[in-house]
Amino acid sequence: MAASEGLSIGDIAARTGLAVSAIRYYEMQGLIAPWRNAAGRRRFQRADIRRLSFVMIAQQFGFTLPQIRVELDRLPKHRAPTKADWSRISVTFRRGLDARIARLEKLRDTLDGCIGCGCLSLEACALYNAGDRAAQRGTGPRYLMGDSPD
Amino acid sequence: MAASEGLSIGDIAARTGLAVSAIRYYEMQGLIAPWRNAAGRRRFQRADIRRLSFVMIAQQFGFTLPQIRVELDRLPKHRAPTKADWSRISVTFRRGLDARIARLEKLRDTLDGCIGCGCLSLEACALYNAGDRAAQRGTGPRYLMGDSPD
DNA sequence: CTCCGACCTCAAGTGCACTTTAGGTCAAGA
DNA sequence: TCTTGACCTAAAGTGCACTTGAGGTCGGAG
Repeated sequence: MAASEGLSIGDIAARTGLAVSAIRYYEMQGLIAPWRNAAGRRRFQRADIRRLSFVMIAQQFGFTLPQIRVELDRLPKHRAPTKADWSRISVTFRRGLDARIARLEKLRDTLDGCIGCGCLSLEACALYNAGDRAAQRGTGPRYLMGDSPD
Repeated sequence: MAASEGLSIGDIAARTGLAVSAIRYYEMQGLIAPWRNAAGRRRFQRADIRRLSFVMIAQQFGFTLPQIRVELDRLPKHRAPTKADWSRISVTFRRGLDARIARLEKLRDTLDGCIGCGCLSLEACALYNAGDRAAQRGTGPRYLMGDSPD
């Protein structure tokens, strides 16, 4: 250790709680860009820990890795988000979060209006359109419901 | 058509908006149990349309197919949910929904408290524990971040 | 009688976010 | 010297919810 400059992938894993394989995967996805030492091993800067913690937080907010990458790409490769970056990015997070909450609340209200009904009717039931299906992932056909005459 | 009793898979697809392949997949997952006519083709009852609309709604509420199957298994195979079933099940939905909303709101409040901070510190930052990681799918290691399945 | 379209099965592909496996390098400690 | 352990790559596997494709059956219209 301390052989070359920087931290090993094991150090980073220990400090972030991420699996080593996950860290390598994040490199493949362009979220971090460690350099290599003479022996071909990854070397990380301390700032990479913050980049990775940013990744973990953003995932909690429901962002995909490509989306997170977009945010990180606005910063120099080896820099972590500063306070100013963080404030800016927080606004994006906050907006996405508000939208998700709003969708769920709409769904809940619709459900409340439907509890006594139980129709489950494709033509009439409001539940088909209340959802946050867009928030769900999936490969399938997004030809949403809510359009099919009897 | 009208050859044998019941509806064809194409009829069901047209009436629900689901893809034929999806309906076959749901049969494999035990969500519906069409019978076969002399030619080996699937025949559906009208009640199956309601079972399928129930599936679609439950998916909007974030339930997985196995979870939906548990609910449907409480009903006779070919019956659709009645008003009484629906009221009972709605309570389950409502609880899951409330939990999801609560998690997101907690996350939002934590974010608000963190916007000016920008520490992203693994030891100190409250954001690491505020999340609703359970609401995200994924195969990975669910260690950190407090989550409890629905 | 031939062709089309709706249906059938089984197998493999998709996208995300990873993990697991197999096989290999290399430096330090017993 | 041998072994251990951290690291490396490339490829394949995982789980969900499906779709797509290949290859085949069948009934009815032209």
